[in-house]
Amino acid sequence: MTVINHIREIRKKKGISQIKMAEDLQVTRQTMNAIENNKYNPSLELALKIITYFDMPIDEIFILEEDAK
Amino acid sequence: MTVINHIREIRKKKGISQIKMAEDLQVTRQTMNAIENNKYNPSLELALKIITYFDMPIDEIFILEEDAK
DNA sequence: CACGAATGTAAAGATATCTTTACGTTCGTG
DNA sequence: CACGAACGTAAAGATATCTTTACATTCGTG
Repeated sequence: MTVINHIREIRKKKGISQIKMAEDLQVTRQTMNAIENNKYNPSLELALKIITYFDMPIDEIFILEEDAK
Repeated sequence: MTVINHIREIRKKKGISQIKMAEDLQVTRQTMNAIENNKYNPSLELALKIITYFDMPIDEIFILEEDAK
């Protein structure tokens, strides 16, 4: 099981930079960048901040997928 | 900002033991116990498994709260 | 070209999440 | 009482998340 996310698409659609989003969420730009590029998943706390920030249902942003075999 | 959860209440209402829930979710009993007792928050992946397991919306299980001052 | 803005990335270090092993308590029930 | 089932907890170790600092690339635009 792995989690994929659609943060980059949503962020771009809203015309927000990684920098601004990171500042708004009080994390570093590197953290947002790493999450968008699937270096790792956000913590639950950060994930909740992100869905609040985007004001979207969690399943439109984070998706739990079966691992490819 | 901290995350609180209602896992224990929901689990008990459904009549499931920590042991069974841990097995079903493929984590250790200690992990479920620690999360219920707020030793730490689950990872996003485990949180998504939990909402799927309970088949409930995330905001009825995990709540992002302001820190008490 | 020069520049600023946005993004990618890397490495070291701090802290959080999770496992493994182990021991203790409580409670129901034979 | 003896036993099993459920739960609490602790400590050591592995791995994941996040910060700080730093450098590099890409792209638009004066």
